[in-house]
Amino acid sequence: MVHKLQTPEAELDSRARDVLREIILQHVASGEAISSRSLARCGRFPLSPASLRNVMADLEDLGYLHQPHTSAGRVPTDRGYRFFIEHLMRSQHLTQLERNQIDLRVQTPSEIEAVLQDASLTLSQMSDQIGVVFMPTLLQFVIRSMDFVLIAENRIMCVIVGTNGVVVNKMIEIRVPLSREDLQKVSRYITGEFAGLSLDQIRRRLIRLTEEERTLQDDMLKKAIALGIETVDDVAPLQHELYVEGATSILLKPEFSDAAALRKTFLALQEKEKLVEILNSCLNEDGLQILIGSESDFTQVHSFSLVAKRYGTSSAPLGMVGIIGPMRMEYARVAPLVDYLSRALSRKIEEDEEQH
Amino acid sequence: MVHKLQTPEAELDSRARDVLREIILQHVASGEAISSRSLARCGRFPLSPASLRNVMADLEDLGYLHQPHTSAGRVPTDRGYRFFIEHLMRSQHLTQLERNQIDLRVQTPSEIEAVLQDASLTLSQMSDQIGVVFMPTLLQFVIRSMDFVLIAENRIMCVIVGTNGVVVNKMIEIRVPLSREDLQKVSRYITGEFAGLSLDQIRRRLIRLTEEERTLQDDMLKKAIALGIETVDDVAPLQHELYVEGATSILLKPEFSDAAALRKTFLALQEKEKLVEILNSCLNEDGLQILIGSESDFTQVHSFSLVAKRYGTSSAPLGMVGIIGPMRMEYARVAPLVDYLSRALSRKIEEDEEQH
DNA sequence: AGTTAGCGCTCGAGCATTCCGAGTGCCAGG
DNA sequence: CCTGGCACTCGGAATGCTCGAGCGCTAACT
Repeated sequence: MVHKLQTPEAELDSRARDVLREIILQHVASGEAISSRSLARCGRFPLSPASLRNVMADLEDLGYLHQPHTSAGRVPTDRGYRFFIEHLMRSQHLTQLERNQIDLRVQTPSEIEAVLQDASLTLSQMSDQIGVVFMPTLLQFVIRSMDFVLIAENRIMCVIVGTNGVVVNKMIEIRVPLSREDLQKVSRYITGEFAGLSLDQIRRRLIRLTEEERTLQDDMLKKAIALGIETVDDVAPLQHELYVEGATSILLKPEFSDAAALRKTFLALQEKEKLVEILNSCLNEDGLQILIGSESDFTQVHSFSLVAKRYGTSSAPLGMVGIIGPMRMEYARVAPLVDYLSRALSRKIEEDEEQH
Repeated sequence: MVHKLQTPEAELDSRARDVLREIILQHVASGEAISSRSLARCGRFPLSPASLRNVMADLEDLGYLHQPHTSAGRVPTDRGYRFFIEHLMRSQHLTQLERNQIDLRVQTPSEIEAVLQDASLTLSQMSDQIGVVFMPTLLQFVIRSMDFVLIAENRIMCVIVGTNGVVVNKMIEIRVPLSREDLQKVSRYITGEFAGLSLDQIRRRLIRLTEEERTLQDDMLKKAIALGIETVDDVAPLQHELYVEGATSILLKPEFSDAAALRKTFLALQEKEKLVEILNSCLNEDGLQILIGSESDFTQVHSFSLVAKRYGTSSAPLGMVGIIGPMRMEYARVAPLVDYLSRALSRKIEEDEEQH
């Protein structure tokens, strides 16, 4: 039998495939190492434990399974999961109810922060894993309008709407008081002048304007420019936003029955830089990304997996949504979930955009 | 010696007090049970371990100390901590640097959510415990202005400023499109008409208006009323906001070296209702509140303590700020910290208010 | 009267030992 | 090629042991 299995991995024996699939399913369900007996018991194989042991031994030789210690059952390796996902998994489509639920939550009108945070929470709640949503820099953010609201004598709130319907707001402290009417004028001026440009471009133009028109007398214009620069500078350093929700959902999973693992994991989740790095690097890829265990620095240490997908319009990707959890997760369920949520978010953004 | 100690607890022997204080200091620092020898070794007492043992036995009889098992040192009880806080503690005042740091962070202009969340984070970081900030219902929120910003054809953002400078914003979906100019009119109308009233009052007035003026023809007015009701209804159910930050800071404390304790604690923190309940009940009290271990339902189970104080103006309390951590915490440091942060927040709010 | 040294006691942590059962690998027979 | 049987291995739980930290008590000392 061994000689058959030495052909490329896509050519795994059909029985070996079935065994691998069953082992993964059982292990995902129980978290325990799977023995030949429990495979035989499940009834899906007309074979004795001894025969299954042979198959399992082969699968181990090929690196799909691993034996924690001599007298233990087998556990899938990263490679085993990888093969499972690529060749054996039967995606469980979401129910209509679930899809409605997601749509409803995504459609709720709110500012971008709230929407993304809620998306991350949705992912967590529906998968019982950790939900992650990432939005990289806003510098390429193309604006549709910019409004200023008077909050107090020396304080205003700036509400920026992007062409993709995304809303960002920022509080700004000013030295020279501006009246409500002034603000409306500034707002009209900036929106009229700069709609359709990215924050990056706007910043550069504004700076050029200050230099050119330093001598200019138009007071209104001066105020508008100063306010514009301040706003853009304030919003832009909002380099990226990362929402991680539902970390407590992993508390009850058996792999965290010891305190050291828990601590390490929570501390790692707190260090968002690493996570940002990975998500950033996935941003170029189009489809569903699945990183298993050793396949990335972050997931390696904790034998975690990341299932993520880009969202945003095809022309302008906005960020990533994903789920993080132990390698042992229900990929068949998680993958469609992430996929659908990404689509729902993208759809919402496109709709917002169409309403120009 | 025992008979002396039977007088009320404020009358504890001066030596007994010193011993109790030293035990608490050492236990807070180390987390271990304190033995008579380690007390003798610290040099603060010209006594042998045997004598100290006598004192400790007395303190135990009186309920200030507890012996986990026969041949172990002593650990302070809730009652011990309580006595310490009320009679023995020497508050460590914050350094100028620390005070500046707090002021700086509190003063940063932003919407209320961001300010409170950051306050909670500040508490956590400066105490290495869990920071908590609570703001109860907004129904009593007295508004100064209400502005509407056009986001998309059927979507607007409402920015409400309270008389206390607090800013709340909310996205609203509308059926009938309104122009930018319409919105400004509505904004002017509502602000003019309702400034100085609480959301609660405004809601009632608006509803009465719809009833009275159903037959009215003024289109603008109708729109304004509809929008107003929608906004108030949308904001008001925001019953209360609770920010809990820095839960990971307790991960490394020795009392959480076992997974069960960690799980329980995190799950308890996630259930915010209990916490809200306690904080709500503290809202009537004026000064610094300290709840130790069994003194409240929440802190009891996990042998935690809560140090909290009200913030807001004296006439209108806004909410609570506080720190949660293991009973074994540096009260002498935590108490002034909570106190100062509460004052800083209140001061900021008052300043905002003065700028009318 | 208060303090101290000494002694015996208790209890928990740490270590080695044992036992048990689960599970494998391999072989020989169907 | 499958399977029953058997020997083997290993980890986990239970047991027993020692050791030392720390206490309480008492008797002697100042």
